[in-house]
Parts: sequence; structure tokens; C-alpha cells
Amino acid sequence: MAEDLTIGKLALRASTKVQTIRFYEQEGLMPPPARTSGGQRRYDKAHADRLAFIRHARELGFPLDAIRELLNLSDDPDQPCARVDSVAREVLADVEAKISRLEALRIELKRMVRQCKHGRVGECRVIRVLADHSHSNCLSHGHD
Amino acid sequence: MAEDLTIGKLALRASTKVQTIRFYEQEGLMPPPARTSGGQRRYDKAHADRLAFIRHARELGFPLDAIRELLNLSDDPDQPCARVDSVAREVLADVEAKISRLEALRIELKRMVRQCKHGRVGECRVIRVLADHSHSNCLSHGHD
DNA sequence: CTACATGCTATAGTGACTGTAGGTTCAAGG
DNA sequence: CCTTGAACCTACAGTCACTATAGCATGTAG
Repeated sequence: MAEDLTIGKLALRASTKVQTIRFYEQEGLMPPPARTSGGQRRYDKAHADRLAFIRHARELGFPLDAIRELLNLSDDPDQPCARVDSVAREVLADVEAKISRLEALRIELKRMVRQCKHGRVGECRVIRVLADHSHSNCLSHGHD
Repeated sequence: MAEDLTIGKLALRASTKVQTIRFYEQEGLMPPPARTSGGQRRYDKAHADRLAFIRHARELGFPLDAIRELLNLSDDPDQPCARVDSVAREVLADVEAKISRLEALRIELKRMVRQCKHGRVGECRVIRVLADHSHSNCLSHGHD
């Protein structure tokens, strides 16, 4: 049906950049589309659906490798969906870990900003807290 | 006092990698240290303090450019600390934005995972939700 | 038929490191 | 004094998911 999508129109529909679509093709996430005699890409609805899947999963924080796996799984609809479930749970756990890490940072940053007396840099609490080697005021220990 | 720190010992103290310290030097965040006749780096306490400052700021989510600015400001202790304060507030705002984005994702992921009936991929809710072009169940609209 | 928007490939840049290759230096033990 | 081997050195590639650029080629509207 809706054939003849140029890469630009497809990008517009999916709210992506043209380069991103070419990048997904290069990464094997999007199948190579038909080409005009002049070599330009022409997409159809199946491509548009697949791109929408990828973008939605990316917005939810799925890494490309996980998306690749989900796309492979969804090509095989009779398999049990345990693996799909576990990929999603991993992403959820990752998101939750990031949230708790950021909450701890937020508390420390808020205290830091609150303590600032707006004087001179020499007495600045913000600088003082950052320079505090002992981390005595610090709640957090993980990484980004 | 505590001179003669090799890059390895400094890395150990600061819980960083050796390469990270060399990277900070290359980026102008750490001043070039003394060298032995054979060309190996030897650090002192001032270096250790500066590295601790950088690491603590990084853990709090300050980007390297912001850290560079804070280090420059702290070299000039008579200046007003308004700029320091505003850099810290920017980082706080950034952290808070990331938290609310992630909270929205968490809600959608949790619902997705909850709806999974552990059947076959063909009927999997997780795949279904991700494929849902309309985003009708989707709370979020921003980027990572 | 001519503009010119859009497309093409290839390559480099982003941020903040991390890892590797291939070689050199240092400190301790024999 | 000499050897061993851990730790050091530089330079560069890789990570992730794009994004941007340069220098052409194509497609379409007027």
C-alpha cells in the first residue's frame, strides 16, 4: 500500500533523523530497502512499522543489542516469550538503578546549592563540598 | 609532604583508572606533573586533591566542561561565587530532568512487564506494546 | 530544462572514558 | 651487578547511539 516512502518522509513520520535510519540499516536493525534506478532508498509500510518499534524501544531505554534480540524473537512467534520478558525486566532494572542513583545525587546537589551563601569563591560551600576528599557528606558511591 | 606518588598509587587513592588520570591531563584538567629521568609521572598532594575534586564532581554528574570552569573559578578565590552557584544549579536541573524522564519510563516498563502472560512471542504484550505505533499507552515524549 | 531540495557514500566528531599494542623504566631479590 | 616482572610510557582504536560534515548524484516542480 503506502510504498514510495523516501528516507526523508520516513524520518519525518518516525521523528528521527535521516542519518539515524541509515545507521540502523548499517547496524542490521533495518533491512535494506528497495532502491530507485538512481540508487535512492524507497521504503514501505513494513519498514515504517519496524522503525516505529525500534524508536519506541529506544525511547524506553532499550539498548540496540536488546532491540536486535527482540526483533529476532518477534520474527519467530511460536517461541515462548520468556526471553522477551527477561530483556524487558533487565531494562526495567537498569532504569530503576539509574533512578536511585540520581535521587541520591539530587539530594546532595540540593544540599550543596542550599548551603551556598552567595559570597566569594574562597568561602563557597559548593567548591568546599566538591573538594571534600573525605566524602563525609556524600551519600552515593556508585557510577553514572 | 606526600610526594613520590606514582600514577598507579594516585589512581588507587582516587578510585580511578590510570588511563583516566592521563586523560584528564590531556584535557587540561590535571596539571602536568613532574617526571622522573626516565619519563614517568610523579604526583604530590596538590595533584591528589585536584583529582579528588574532579572525581567527586563527576560522581555528582558535573560534565568535564563544568568542572573545568569550577577549577578555574576556585583558583580565583576573591570572585563572587554566583557563577559557581549557577553551574551547580544547572547540574541539579539536569539531574531532576533525567529523574522525571526515567520515572515515566519506569511506569511504562512496569506495566509492560506486568501484562506479559508468559505465553508465546506471537501474543507477547511486551512486543505488542513496543510495536504500537500509535503510542497510545505511552506517557513519555522526550529523549534520553 | 533548469534549479534546488533531497538523496548518496564515507568519514569524523560527540562525552568520558576504557582497552590494546608494543615498547621502556623502576625496584626488589639473588 | 644483573635479572625479573610489575608498572610505566605513547599512540591509537573502541564504546554507545547517534550527529554532522564534505563532496557529489538524483529527483521533481515549475
